[in-house]
Amino acid sequence: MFDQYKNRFPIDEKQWNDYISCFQRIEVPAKTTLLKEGEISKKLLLIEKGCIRVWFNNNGKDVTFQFFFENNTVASIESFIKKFPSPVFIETIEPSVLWRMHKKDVDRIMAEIKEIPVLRDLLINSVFDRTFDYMKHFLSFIKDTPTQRYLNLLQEKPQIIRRIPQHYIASYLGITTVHLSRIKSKLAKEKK
Amino acid sequence: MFDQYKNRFPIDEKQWNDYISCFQRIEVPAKTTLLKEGEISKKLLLIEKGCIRVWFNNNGKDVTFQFFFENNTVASIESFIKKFPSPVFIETIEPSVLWRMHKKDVDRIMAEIKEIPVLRDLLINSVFDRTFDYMKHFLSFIKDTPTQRYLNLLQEKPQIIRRIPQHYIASYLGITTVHLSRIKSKLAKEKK
DNA sequence: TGCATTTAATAACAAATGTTATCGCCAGAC
DNA sequence: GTCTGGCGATAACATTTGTTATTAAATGCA
Repeated sequence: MFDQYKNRFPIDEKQWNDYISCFQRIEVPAKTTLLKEGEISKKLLLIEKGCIRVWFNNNGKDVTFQFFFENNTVASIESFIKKFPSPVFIETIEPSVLWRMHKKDVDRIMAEIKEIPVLRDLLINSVFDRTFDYMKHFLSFIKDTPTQRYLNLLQEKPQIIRRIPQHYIASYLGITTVHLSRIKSKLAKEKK
Repeated sequence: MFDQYKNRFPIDEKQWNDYISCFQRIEVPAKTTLLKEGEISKKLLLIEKGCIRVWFNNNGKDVTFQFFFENNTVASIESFIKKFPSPVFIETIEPSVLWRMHKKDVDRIMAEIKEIPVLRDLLINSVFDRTFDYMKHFLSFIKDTPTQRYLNLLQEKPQIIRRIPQHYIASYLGITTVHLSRIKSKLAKEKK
């Protein structure tokens, strides 16, 4: 799992082994809740196999707002960083193999790598990138119709369409399952 | 303009004067374009007085997606950081007094303050905060109705409602001016 | 295998939102 | 002052999207 990353970072063997030994491997079935709303997130997750969705309860309605796949790291980021009660649930969609690291180890490693300029910039850039990602997704809600959002998703994140049940995709796009179904059938007709 | 910030940062007088001398004061009338779509953003703006909107052209439609007021800093952040052509226009709404700093000075100061742990963490946190802000705004598009979004805005950012022309607010909320007008009149009726 | 559960498609109707057009108000230009 | 253009409200109608209910197909499990 970790060898693929090994040579990307300018740290020595000993430090590397120290870091990866903080991860604990777990296997969980589909639909396993990994973090509940209201809990304070104390673990960072890295996905080896499977997928995860982040969702929250909006007046009884299940609203999904992010998906994560192999090699993604997952946490309720606000809760993890600021120690707030998590506003969201985190749950597996497929049976998954995950690596878990406790917050105290993450904090220690973060503090250490902040002293290494290359890694520090990498960290800052990754936060910027996540910000840009949100901006982009957000913009598409202002400027695009649901049909266009679906087409964007199909083009930019096809594995979401392939692997995720449709009712989760619908709430991710901000529409109902019925409407998503209509969009798909309309697109299929136009193609003919 | 800058004295209010002076004692917040652990840097000496000389450095402080060096930093603020990089700002150049300009006065511009309402509806002045400060950055055009397609240009590469080379200046950071700080608002002393007035307000600014960031918008883009979506197939001929003017879509506003951010507002900035006194003491905010403004840039097309993707363009400024990554040197991409800006996807957005930046333009004043009211006659404004602005302070402008060239990117090369910003970069130099950023590089310097990254070596000062307190400021470095401040920088990283401010990027996190901006990310959280986007997440929050984005979530409200998935979970809330336009009416609820308008009420949120009224409560959380009342100066947007007070100072910004309604058609900009409408596109910021992702609806038409007609619909925003309907929402307002419906709310006024319910209040009675 | 067969049964229960989940998932997706569709129809009929309701509600929300967009489009286009018109009117009136008001601030700024002259 | 008067005129003009920008702004906001409203109406009538069109379109999109949601709601509820039904059915069928796919999937997981005993």
